[in-house]
This record gives sequence, C-alpha cells and structure tokens, in this order.
Amino acid sequence: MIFEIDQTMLLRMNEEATIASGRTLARRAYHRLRHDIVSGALQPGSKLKLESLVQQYSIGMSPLREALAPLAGDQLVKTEDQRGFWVAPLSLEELDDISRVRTLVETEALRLSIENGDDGWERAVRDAFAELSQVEGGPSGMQQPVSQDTLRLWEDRNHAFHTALVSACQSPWLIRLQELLYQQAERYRRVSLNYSQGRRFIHDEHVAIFEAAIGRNALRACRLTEEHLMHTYDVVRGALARMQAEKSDAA
Amino acid sequence: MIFEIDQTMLLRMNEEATIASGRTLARRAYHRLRHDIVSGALQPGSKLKLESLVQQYSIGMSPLREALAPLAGDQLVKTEDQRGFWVAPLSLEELDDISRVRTLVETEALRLSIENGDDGWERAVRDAFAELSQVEGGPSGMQQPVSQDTLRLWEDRNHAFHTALVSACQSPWLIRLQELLYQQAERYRRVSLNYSQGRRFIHDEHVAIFEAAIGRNALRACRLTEEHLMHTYDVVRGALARMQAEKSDAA
DNA sequence: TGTCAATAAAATTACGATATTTTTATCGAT
DNA sequence: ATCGATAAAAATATCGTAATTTTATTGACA
Repeated sequence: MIFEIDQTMLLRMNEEATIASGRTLARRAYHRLRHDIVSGALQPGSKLKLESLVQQYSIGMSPLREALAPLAGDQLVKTEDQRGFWVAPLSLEELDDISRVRTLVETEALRLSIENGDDGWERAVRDAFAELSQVEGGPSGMQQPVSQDTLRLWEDRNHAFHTALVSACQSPWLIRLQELLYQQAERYRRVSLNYSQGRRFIHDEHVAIFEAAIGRNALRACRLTEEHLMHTYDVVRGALARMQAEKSDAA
Repeated sequence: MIFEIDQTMLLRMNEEATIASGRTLARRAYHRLRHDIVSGALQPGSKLKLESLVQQYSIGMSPLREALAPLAGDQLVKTEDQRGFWVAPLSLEELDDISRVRTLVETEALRLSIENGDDGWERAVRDAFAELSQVEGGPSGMQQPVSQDTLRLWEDRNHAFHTALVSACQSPWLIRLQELLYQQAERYRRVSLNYSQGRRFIHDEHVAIFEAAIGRNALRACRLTEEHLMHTYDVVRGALARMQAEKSDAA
C-alpha cells in the first residue's frame, strides 16, 4: 500500500517536472510557454510582448525567441515579420477543422496500428488504458465535479492512451501529425472545461475503443474513434459557443 | 514574339527573386537555406556548422538561428539541444512514409475541394493546369532530357497545380499539411532526378486528374491522384535505391 | 477629418561572454 | 606496444546585452 502511494507520488512529480524540463533555457521556456498557452493562462489571440515575457519568465531575449519559433511551428503561436508574436486565437471554425483532420489522421493511424501491433503494443495499450480507467474511476466515472489536479492527470492519461493506440502504426509522420493535432484539440478542451455543463459517459467510449483495438477489429475501432472525437467536438463546441456568447454579452 | 520572351524573362526573374525574398534577414536566410536543402545543394544528413554558415551566407548568428528554427519545424532540419543542427537525412523508409501520408491528406483535401469548389476554384485549376501543360509540352511531353531551368519551372508549376486542386477544401489544416508533405516529397524528387532513367507519361496522369476534378468526379479524381502519387513514389524510390547502391559501391 | 512629422515602442540583429560538447593529448595498466 | 581511462584543448552552441531598424502612436497642422 505504501508502495502504491510512493509510485503515484513519483509519477506525479515526474509529470510536473516535465512542464519546464529541458537542458537549454530555450527549451525550458518553450515548455513553460506551451503549457501556459494550452492551459489558457495566456489569453488566446493576445499579443506576446517580448519585453514583458523576458521579465515574467526571467529569461533573456535570445532563448525566448528560440522558444517562440517552435511554438509557431506547432501553430500555438502566430508570428508576423517585424510585428511580433501572438497567442494563436481560438475559433469555432478552427475547432471544426481540427476535429475533422484529427479524425482523418487518428483513424488511419489506429487502423495501421491494429494491423501491425505486436505484443508490446498490446501491453502498452492495456497499461495506458488501466491508468486512464483509474482516473476515470469506473463505468460512470467523472460524473461529479473534479479538482484541477485530477483534470491535469486525466489529460495526461487520455493523451497517453491515444498515443499508445496509434504507436504501432509504423508511420513517424502520422504519429507526428496526430501529436500536433491532439495538442491543438487539447487547447480547446482546456479552455472550454469551465464552461462544460454535464459530463458524458466518456469512459464507456474509451472502454469500447480499447476492446475493439485489442480485439483487432480495426473497422469497429475506427468507427468508435470517429464517434468519440465527434462527441468531444460537440461538447467543446457547445462550451466554446457559450463562452463566446458570454463574452459578447459582457461587451 | 518579343513580348513572349519578355514575359518569360519577367516570370523567371520573379521566381528567382522569391528564392531569397523576405523582409528580415532571418526570413531571407530561411528561404536560401530551404532552397539549398530541397535542391540537394546541402547534403542530406550533413552537419550544419553555424560558423561556416555565418560566413557562407554572410549573415549574423542571430538571424541564422532564427532561420534554422522554422526549418526544423518543416522537418527539413534536425536539431538536438547543445549539439546543433543537421540537414534532415533522406531514407527509403521515410519516402515510403511520406508518400502514404501524403496520399491520405491530398486525396481527402481533393475530395473536399471537388465538393466545395466554386467557379473561382475551377478557374484557378484550369489556369494552373494550362501553365503546367505548357512546360510539360503535350501528350508525351518531357520525354527528352530537359535543362535544369525547365525542371525548376516544372517543379513550380506542378506545385501550383497540386495546390490549386486542393485549394477549395476549406480546411486550413489540410492545406498546411499538404504543403508540408509536398515539400518533403519534392526533396526526394529533386535529389533523385539525376538518377532517374526514362521518364513516364506524367502529363497524361495530370490530364486525367484535371478532367476528373473539373468533371466533379471526386471518386475518380482521388483514385487517379493516389495512383499518380504511387507512380511518383515508384520512380523516386528506384532512383534513390540506385543512388544509395552507387554510394555504397564507392565506399 | 485626414495627413504628416516627431516620438515612443517594439522587434530584429550584432557581438561578446559563457557553457557545453567533441576532439585531441597524456598517462597508466595490461 | 595497445588499449582504456582521464585530462587538457579546441570547437561549437547557447545566452545576455546593447545597438539598430522597423512599426505604432501621438499630436500638430491643413
């Protein structure tokens, strides 16, 4: 028992450490900035004033700019020559776009993964699913409101589960694109979380996908994944719409 | 006649100017470097020594590093913390991967484009096709060896044609990914060009795709595009294999 | 109200200083 | 003598700061 707690604590520490890990200042800044953008701490669409960031993050201009460049590559930051940097804005249109493209990429990657997956893949998927189930807490899990920490943990494990599922597709490019799009989608989930009303039986969907994948039923797994992503889309879209309505009310 | 020559010359100048255009030193360096990588002037897999590049391109260290960052985002340059930058290597495995993912993305984008395309789209496709046909020069065009300049022109117009085809898909993300993957594929085409033996009736394939797209036959256009990309893959793979065989002979 | 010059703000770039990695040289053991 | 480990040296990447260039803002004037 004590052993279990220790492992959990280590895992948590590890996860938190990864927020700003890296060997160079630029990479650490990259991780911090990415976290702050994905979490919504930095307002979507807002100007990133370099001088302010230098002070806020206690960092030099050079590593800061080196950190912003790859964020622009991830489409989390927009940049215009000699006009600076902005946090990439969120919009219903882009959420729509990302959801569709993500479905295209993730179902293809999953299909290939189910075709090619070996025992190691199955084990990785089982492990990731077990960890995710733990935090989703049973068949009707996460119905009740949960803490920010739990949500963080859920995001990590949901990410790990989706990553494990496609990990055997043997296509570095599909994996790279899947990762990119997952991250984009995460932004939308995170900022819309506070506006979500009522939770859906997301765990049941994960169970179904897991069983179809392990059962090597590619067609079914892909169909379920597509539905899963579309349900996510619906929920986030609703929340985002309410959010924007509220904002325009205030104005 | 003189008029025609003038137009051609202007076009050429314009195209050459775009190689290293941009308002900041960093962007100009980005364009030059990208060109040199895609064209193969910079050896795939080779180390990019910053000091050497500073001298070769007559540029400061800061803009050079700013130029390298987005190239890493495009996956044309690999980087490791504290260890520097390399030209991304080429491999048969990655060519395979890129070709498959490109097919996935480009057929989906084309399908949507055919669904959504309006008159403006049709016009853009017709124009791009006309320009491409001009340089491919008729039904059995480009059978005879052609100059480097002509190949450059062909690359530009082939790119423009593929871009026009998917331009109405109304998915910025699909377009971005298509662009990324086209560029990757172009690298392989370019470096393998010198090793290509015998040309195929590529123009016929373009004609068929063009007609299916304009005829709004999405299914057929996608199938033809898939075949087109796979033929390209076969040719480039053959050339690359010969190239690598020759290299290992020399060693 | 619109334009233009002056000023302020901000981004880009140069350059020197520091830290890390890689290579070379040295030493000792087998 | 050769190999492996260790230490010095060189090469290279990273970072901070300041100078330069460009863009945005302000306010006077038409």
